[in-house]
Amino acid sequence: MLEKLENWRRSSYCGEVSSLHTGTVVTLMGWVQRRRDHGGLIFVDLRDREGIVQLVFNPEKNGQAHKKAHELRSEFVIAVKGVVQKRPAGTENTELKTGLLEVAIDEIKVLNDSDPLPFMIEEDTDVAENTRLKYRYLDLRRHALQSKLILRHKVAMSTRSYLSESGFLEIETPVLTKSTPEGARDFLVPSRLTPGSFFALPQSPQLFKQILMISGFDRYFQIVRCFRDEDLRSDRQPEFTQIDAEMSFVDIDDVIGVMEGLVAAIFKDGPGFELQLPFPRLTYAEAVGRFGLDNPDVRFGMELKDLTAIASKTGFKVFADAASKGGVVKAICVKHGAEFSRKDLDDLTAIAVSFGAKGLAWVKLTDEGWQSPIAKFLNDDEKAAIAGVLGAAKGDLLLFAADRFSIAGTVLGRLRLNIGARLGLIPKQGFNFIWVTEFPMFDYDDAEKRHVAVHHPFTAPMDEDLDKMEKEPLKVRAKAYDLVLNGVEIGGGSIRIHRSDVQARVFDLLGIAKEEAESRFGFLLEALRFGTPPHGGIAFGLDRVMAIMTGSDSIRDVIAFPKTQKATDMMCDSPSTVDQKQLDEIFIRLAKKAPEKTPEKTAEKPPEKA
RNA sequence: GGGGCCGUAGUUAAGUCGGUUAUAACGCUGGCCUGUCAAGCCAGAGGGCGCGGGUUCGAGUCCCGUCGGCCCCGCCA
Repeated sequence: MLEKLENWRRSSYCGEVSSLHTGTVVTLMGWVQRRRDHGGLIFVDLRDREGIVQLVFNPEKNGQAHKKAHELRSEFVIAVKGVVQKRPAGTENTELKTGLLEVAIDEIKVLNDSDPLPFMIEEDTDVAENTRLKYRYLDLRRHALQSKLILRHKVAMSTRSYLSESGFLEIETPVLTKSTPEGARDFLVPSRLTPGSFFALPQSPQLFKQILMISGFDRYFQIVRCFRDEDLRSDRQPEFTQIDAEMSFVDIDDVIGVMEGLVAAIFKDGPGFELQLPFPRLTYAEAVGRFGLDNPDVRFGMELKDLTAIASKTGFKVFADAASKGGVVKAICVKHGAEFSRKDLDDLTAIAVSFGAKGLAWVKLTDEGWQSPIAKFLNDDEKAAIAGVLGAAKGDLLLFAADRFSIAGTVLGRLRLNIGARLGLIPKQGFNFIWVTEFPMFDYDDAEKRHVAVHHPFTAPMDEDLDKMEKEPLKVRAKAYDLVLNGVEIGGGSIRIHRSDVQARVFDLLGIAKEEAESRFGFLLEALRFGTPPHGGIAFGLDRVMAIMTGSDSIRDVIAFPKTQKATDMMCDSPSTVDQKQLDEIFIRLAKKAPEKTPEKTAEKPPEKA
């Protein structure tokens, strides 16, 4: 028999019952975590957002309440009134924040019951993720997930407070906007009032925030949802949240300075972690040279060394060929890696191949000298020179990549991470920040046979490289910067182009025709002509920041309602088909009928309560 | 587009060389039980093995296809 709340009101959260309440009557509301029914005494763990407290129902003290408690089941929603008391000596529970106390219940109202759950609400759950995603509201009852979202709230509050105090204005930008070339695939929204035309959901508010600078708002920020219709990863969702900011009359160091302050603020206000400022910086060239990747994890060594000069003169054809074709020969030294088994080396080779290597040359430095398939191609001087550059000693393993600069870097960079993790070289705790600066402006896309922007087409070139743009575009560095946390890119930004002539030159170089630039970005090009201040900014991936801050393996853990790898929502079963009438209204005709969805299971309902 | 791992009661798992009626724990239901906190003890219900084909006297086990989840490559300015 369910009861009404009526005039009962909560006096305290369960998790906040403390010794200050001892001897007083409290009113608590929450979910039954567990009932321990001794026939006589009944213990109930009552749970709410803030924690758990033990309730005691004593038949001799209050028969009515005790009788009701007997009927309680997991996840029933109840309200209770009772006196907070110290637990009898020897029955304290040190696992629980409230474990020295309990509430002796005089009155109870059962506000709602619950069917048996598809899975138990437990901290250390081993339930399959698809089941948890289908019943996301139940998974979210777990303290582990609640605390992550609560921390996310604190970080958002801290962001608003810090940026507001630093003169930034929170201004909203459209969600229905314009599709632009370059970048990720857009999510499209058909326009009913302009038949045949489409809005795009923003990949980021990039153009709008630049326009806001042109309008003179000086400093803007937004905690904003962004959309990219690309394949998912554990750190990529089709809709994700950025802390987006832009400021006027600044150069690189100004943006970096203010944003370091923001990062320090959110780590202090969130997990209470004091960060040391300023963060170290690495140029892009250093990062890819020493670590192979532009998001270097600098928490451990095993850095890449260049052996091109030595290797090019050896009799090993793979090395010599790579060098003569303009590529490089690089290597890493795995300390004590000579113990790796044949299978370990096969695994590493498979990883190398997956990142584009043709193979993986290795050397074990053993008591008998160089144990390696390539040892016979190298003379003693060459071996000594290689070992010297790598600082290699007996017992070490050397891994070589001979390829184009970017592939050799990626291969060794990834191997380095894999081996670092395998050998436990990467600290489990702590936050390591590093700025990566001086990115190249352009990259050459072999498939499309044209230059593409490394950051985005609105990024300003470094002043001293401006003249190289047409002659040596690949040597032009950009005023772009990324913030890397524990080897993960958590944010990136740039100083923007504020002159329409420079912007036109960049579009030109990217092979964006004048007409296309006009139709896609015409409003920006025009705006740039009406007095645009120098400006620049940054965007942080809030989901990634939160995932690292909370030690989560996936950003799904810090998003209340995330999507699966196929970009579906298992709880509300989106996306879904729509009525023909809805399609007619937006002038959409399906090219072919979508395949029928076959239900995964028929018996998906939890068991009926007996 | 591609590679890998996975799918058996509500949940997590076991299931040998293809062979009677598919096994366990937790959960659930009922009973007993006054200091438990993963309460305990006793009894019970519950699935036909993601789905569809095929091979076979016989398929959870083998084959083909398909659906779904996760990790990764490509993709993600």
